[in-house]
Amino acid sequence: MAKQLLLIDGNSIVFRAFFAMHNQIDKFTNKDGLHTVAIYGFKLMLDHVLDNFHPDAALVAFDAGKKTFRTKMYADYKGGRNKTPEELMEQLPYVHQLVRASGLHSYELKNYEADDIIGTLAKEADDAGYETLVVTGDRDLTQLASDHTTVAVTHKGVTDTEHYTPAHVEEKLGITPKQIIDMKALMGDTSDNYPGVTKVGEKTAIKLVKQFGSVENLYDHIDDLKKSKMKEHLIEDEDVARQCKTLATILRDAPLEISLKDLKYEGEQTEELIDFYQQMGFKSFLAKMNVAPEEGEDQVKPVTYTELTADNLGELDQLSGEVSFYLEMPEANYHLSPFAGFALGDGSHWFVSRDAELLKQAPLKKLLESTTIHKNVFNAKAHIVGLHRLGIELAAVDFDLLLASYLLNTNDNSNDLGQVALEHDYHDVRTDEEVYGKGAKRAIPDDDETFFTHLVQKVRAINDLKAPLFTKLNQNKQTPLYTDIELPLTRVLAKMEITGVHVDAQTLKNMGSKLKERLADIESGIYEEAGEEFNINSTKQLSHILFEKLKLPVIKKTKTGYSTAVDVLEKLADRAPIVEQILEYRQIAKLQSTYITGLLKVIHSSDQKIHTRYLQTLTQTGRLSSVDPNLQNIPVRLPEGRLIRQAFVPSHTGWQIFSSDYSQVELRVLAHITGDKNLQEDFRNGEDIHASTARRIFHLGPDAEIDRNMRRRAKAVNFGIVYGISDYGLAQRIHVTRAQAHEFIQNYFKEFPGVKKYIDDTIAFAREHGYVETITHRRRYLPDIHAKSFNRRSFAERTAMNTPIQGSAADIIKIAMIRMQRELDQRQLKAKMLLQIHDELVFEAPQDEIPVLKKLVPQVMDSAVKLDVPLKVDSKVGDTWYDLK
DNA sequence: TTAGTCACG
DNA sequence: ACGTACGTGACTAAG
Repeated sequence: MAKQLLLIDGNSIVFRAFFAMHNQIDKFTNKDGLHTVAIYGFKLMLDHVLDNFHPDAALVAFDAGKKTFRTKMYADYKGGRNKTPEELMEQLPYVHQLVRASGLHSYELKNYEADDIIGTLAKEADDAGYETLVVTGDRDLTQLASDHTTVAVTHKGVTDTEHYTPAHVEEKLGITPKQIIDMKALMGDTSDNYPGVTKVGEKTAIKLVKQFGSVENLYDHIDDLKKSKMKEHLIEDEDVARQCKTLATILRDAPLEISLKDLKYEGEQTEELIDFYQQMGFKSFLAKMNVAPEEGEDQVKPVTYTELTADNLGELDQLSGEVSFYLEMPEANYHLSPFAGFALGDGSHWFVSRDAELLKQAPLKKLLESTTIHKNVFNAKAHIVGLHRLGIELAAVDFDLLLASYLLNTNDNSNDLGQVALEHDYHDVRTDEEVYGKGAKRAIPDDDETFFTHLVQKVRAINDLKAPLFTKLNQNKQTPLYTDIELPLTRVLAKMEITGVHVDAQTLKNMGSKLKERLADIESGIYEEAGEEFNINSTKQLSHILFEKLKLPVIKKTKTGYSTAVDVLEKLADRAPIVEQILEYRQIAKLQSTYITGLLKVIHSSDQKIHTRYLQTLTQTGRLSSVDPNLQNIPVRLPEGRLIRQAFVPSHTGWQIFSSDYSQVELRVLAHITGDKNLQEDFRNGEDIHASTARRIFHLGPDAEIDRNMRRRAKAVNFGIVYGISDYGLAQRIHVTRAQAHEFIQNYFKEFPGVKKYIDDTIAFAREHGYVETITHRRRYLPDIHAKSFNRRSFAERTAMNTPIQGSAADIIKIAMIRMQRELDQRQLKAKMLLQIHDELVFEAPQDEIPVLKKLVPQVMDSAVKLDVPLKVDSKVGDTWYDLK
């Protein structure tokens, strides 16, 4: 087998690591106050690469300084860059140390960039028959790809890379790796600060390179081009293009003092590496090597525990005041999961058992139901539901590790206690994946010692993390969010899940058999049109029929082939009758699979109800989500799908379904947080907001008629504003030209200047602080706000402005839910809250309580928070969820 | 396991 | 010039 060479672009990976993990910068400092995040990220990358690639030779190349032969020939090369942050500069010497301890060579050469070192060695390696892997954060290096050199460019974070081979370059750009140089010469490079030819961007550059092969050949045949602005620019900028080509070219013959034979990969230098990790405070890397964080300190705090049996429950008397508790339910669905065991304790004594039946016995049941003994748990909702199945009402929960951790950083939303603990730098517990395995191999260990140790470690982690997490919540001003909203909401959600919603299986079955007949009809029609039978559900087979056999025009491509999505098919509908049939087939098939068979599968046979689970610690915005099944996406928009709702019925005869929803809550939140006077005024006047927006942005008089089309467009603009608008996106959606869409947006900002200011301010806030907040201080970190990639940065900017809006709306309904449940309890109403669908609450109630709900629910919902504009709530009632009026 | 599609707010 | 609206979950095909 060919020898393998690993070449790493040191500077670019360190930069990537630093900015990719920038939001965690405070988490990574060693005891001397040195920032270590880039060093850590670099090592993550290194380990990841070495997992998959086993080099015989390895080198990390660094830039030697700012001055290079390129700056000598072009003074502005890489000019205008922000200066490297001090927090990053200080880490560079340690990266060199890490490289050495990891057994790799490092090298830098005065007057040359790391690229040139890599280019030169990759060439030497190619000639010597090596297989080379180049790892970099810089796309420019893809010009080095060859039959024996693959270039891995970091894609997201530091370990997720995209591998460029000549074939992959060809596929992505349609040119050879070498031609990337010509492309860059023409288009320039903003980050390296050289201009290229005026008005030529990537698209034009690729076109020209495909046509002429190279910059030189282009100028040899420049006369072949038709007269155009582009041609004028090309002629004008010929010197620039030729100079840029030199700048863009990575050297393959830099005067290195080293060569391949000096680069033997030595493998990890264990002693050195351990010393280094200890100096850096890298506990997780040390743990992986089975080394204690500090010499002399114990590796893992030992656990001692008592196994509980029916005979020694009396020992629990020593627990009082505060107890951490953990009930192991190995399956995600805690409505149905078996119980594998439990553990509890108070920080000094730990108890454990496999037998969940013991929980029903007095000492344990009393402890769990006690309102004076406070409980700390991981996932309170799962525990409330699980214990409810055992006839136990868990009371007095103070601390929910999962919930607190989610509020601190919505990205740390793992359901694995061990992983969550790790996020908070706690290493005395292993992850479930480590102990139980994953996938099909996942199982509770037979060995008591292994299993009990793990359970006790988990419950101890809950106990130990309580104080530090409460401190962090406090620092973030998130204590009220935790105490007054999320924790009480957990109980409300548990109650809704336990109550469940009654679904009539027979109704679904009847619909199912009708749909089945219709599907068979449509199917044969499609086969007839296609002239053959095929699997309509397979996009691959379907696109073969549409775009190859029937030769319909390709509108859009996906990563893997032709797109057959709705918007594409709609454009093709009048070209072939089969398209309409496919659209209908898709619609019916979706209903059949997801909503008929899907729902039938999850009706509990014991009570004919569906018990969803609301995920409270998942979304990045603070919304809930619903799984097993998802009851937040039951069809409503199309009349045929809407019929599904006929199966959702009250659980008692003589009861009805009652529903209230917020009207335009997100736009009202927008009016509130932007403080925009015009938008607020429109809401205070109780106007039809889309109509009044139309009046403003289309400059219509106060009495002018607003036709449906105008209102529709204004509505799209309103949505667009909330989502972070682009003229292109708006144009697509409402079928106008991009210029028109642009004008609409400009008019909007002129009419609603407060909104424009909010958008700018919010993005600035995110850049400065690395996160954005809702009205209740719910946080979302946005590391990509500093991303180099236009795409990723733009996405972060859109989410920066959308999250406070969507998230504050989520805050509002959460508060309403807590107060609503309180009202139902206090008034001892029989009515039950069943569902939350983001801006809507669904109840079931005896008929005689409906008038009460009609008054009470809107009252509670619109007074949940006090905004600068009124909240509006609409209510409906009916015999099924379908019949609401 | 991933991608494509489509259901919802 | 870039590439295109925010947040979700379930199903099917195919690697």
